[in-house]
Amino acid sequence: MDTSTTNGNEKVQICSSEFVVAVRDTLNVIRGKWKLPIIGSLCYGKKRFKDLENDIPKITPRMLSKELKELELNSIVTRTVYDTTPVTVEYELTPSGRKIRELLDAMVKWGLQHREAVMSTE
Amino acid sequence: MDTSTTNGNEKVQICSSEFVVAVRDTLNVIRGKWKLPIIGSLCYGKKRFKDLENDIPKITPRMLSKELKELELNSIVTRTVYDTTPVTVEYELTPSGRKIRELLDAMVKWGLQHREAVMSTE
DNA sequence: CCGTATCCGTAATGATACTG
DNA sequence: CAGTATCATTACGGATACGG
Repeated sequence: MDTSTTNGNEKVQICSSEFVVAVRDTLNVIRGKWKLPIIGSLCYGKKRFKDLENDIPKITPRMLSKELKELELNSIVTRTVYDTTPVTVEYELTPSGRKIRELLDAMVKWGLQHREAVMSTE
Repeated sequence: MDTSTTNGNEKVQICSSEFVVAVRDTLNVIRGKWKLPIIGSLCYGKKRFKDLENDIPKITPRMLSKELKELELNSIVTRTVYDTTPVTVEYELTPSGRKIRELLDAMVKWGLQHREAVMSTE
């Protein structure tokens, strides 16, 4: 569906398959109940496993571990082990990971707008 | 929507619950395998049930129906029934629904950036 | 045309206990 | 501290058939 409803300025076809793929990529990366909370927490700097557990209410170590692994695989976070006793592990956003912030902002923006819109019609 | 981690000792953040809630709202709305494809298709104008089925490869009527109901409940689409025989039903994005487009654009943008970033390091 | 009803398999998440 | 292992449960989505 390569529709292009060209209005004045360009920038239109969401449905061009290249864009569809990009959206799918993005969704795959942030998929799961805890990915965005984790990223959100890491927006404020490096965190250790325990810090993340404390920051994110109700998350279990199992899920935190699992999601962090996926984020690392997807180059969203880096994991650094320091050879202390006991070991210290730090998680940090990659540059790409930090840019998800813009997406989060867009989500916050839409969420608030939408709530407002819905409220005003009820 | 700024992050400003510097408000005295208080963390003013994305994690401020108001923002967390807004993100969760947004995710709830677009959750599911077919929500964004449906919204994407409706970006190009009103569609009938059958049109959507044709536009979206592999979707079953069960899922299309289910997702449309949720989108309607969330004020993302409107459903209009015309009293013809057989009945005609049209689905259309609400203003709020149309604004999801901005979110899609942000996803496309990040997805492409990220792919680029990952490629260049391999 | 516009859906609904059932049934079923898998994937995602939770609960809890445990290890190096 | 930084995770794993195991088991139970729920959410999600596909297949198919049928109804107004």
